[in-house]
Amino acid sequence: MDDDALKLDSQFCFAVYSAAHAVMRAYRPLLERLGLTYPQYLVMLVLWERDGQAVGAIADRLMLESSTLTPLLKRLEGMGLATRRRNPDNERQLIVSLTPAGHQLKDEAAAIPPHILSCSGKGVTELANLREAIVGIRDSFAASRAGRGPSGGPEEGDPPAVDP
Amino acid sequence: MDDDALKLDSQFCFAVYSAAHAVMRAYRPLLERLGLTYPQYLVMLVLWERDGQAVGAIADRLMLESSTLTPLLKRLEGMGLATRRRNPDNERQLIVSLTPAGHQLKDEAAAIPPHILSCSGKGVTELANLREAIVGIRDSFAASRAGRGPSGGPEEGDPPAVDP
DNA sequence: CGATAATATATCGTGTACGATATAAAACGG
DNA sequence: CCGTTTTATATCGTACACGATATATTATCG
Repeated sequence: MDDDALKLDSQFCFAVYSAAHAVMRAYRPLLERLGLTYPQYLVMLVLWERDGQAVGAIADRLMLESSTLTPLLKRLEGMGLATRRRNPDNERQLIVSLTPAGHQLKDEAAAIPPHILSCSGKGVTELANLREAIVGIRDSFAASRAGRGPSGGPEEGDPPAVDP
Repeated sequence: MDDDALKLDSQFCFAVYSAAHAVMRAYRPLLERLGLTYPQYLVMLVLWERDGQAVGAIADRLMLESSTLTPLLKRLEGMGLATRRRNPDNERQLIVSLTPAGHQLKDEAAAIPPHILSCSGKGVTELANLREAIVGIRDSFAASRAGRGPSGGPEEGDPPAVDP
């Protein structure tokens, strides 16, 4: 039968899972000098692009939950890289902004992408093409479980499947 | 300049990182019925292929550390899916074996790969091609940090690159 | 305007993940 | 045959990561 559907080596998902770990391990020694973990580095990338974003906006960008970001952002604040302040126009929102030290760290981070590129053993165009393909599948997976929240996505037709 | 090297959307590594999360989120509701997490499922895949493997062999296969697997394997044992016994021929090794319940779970797991395939929105050949490419880059990243242990990899020449 | 719903973040419990270190068993050298 | 080294797993501390839930603020509707 199609018995090898349960073979580890044929599984696309394990390839992605193990590649993600391999990537984070490659970043670790580089980020260690900046005092950052990889998820913290991703938050800094988001803030370097546009300073002063709400927690929810960062979460949407990185596809993470507030329960993951809240302690992470507190650590960035504790390191003196960012501040966390309520939005006066909407006290529900918490605006995360870079400190001068947080801004300056961008210069040191500039050395990281070329180093990572060399670790990949591929060229920029090849990586970009592969990135496109991965993002496409990622979004398919994400869409396959759309409509989790009460407000839901507007494009689903599954409500009767929840057996009431 | 090459300023967009620090742009999140151009980063290959974030694509892999976020895709890994998307994949695990897709597995979660399916694995919930089996009472497994995704890493636990991966260990079961390894054991379904060959029963009775040492912790180190499982770790090599999944590219994880013993500090990750030890508590995970204890949970599998606690669920009655596996046993953990010292190898009489080498008391350092801990052999993990499936219980009857662990074997039977494979039948229920057979429904998972087709479901995941449909979540991907792609065909099998397309997924297989992408898998090959991802595995290639993953192994490049893994090789780029070979020689961490004292026994070291025989093929490195980087020491002077660390700016002394 | 007041009850209710929706939104935004925080808290809690569980389960990975890793590096550093500890422990114990085997292999090795003199 | 005993000290040293290597191997194999376990322990510890830190940091994600998520679902479920709590809390506080804003929006909405009657």
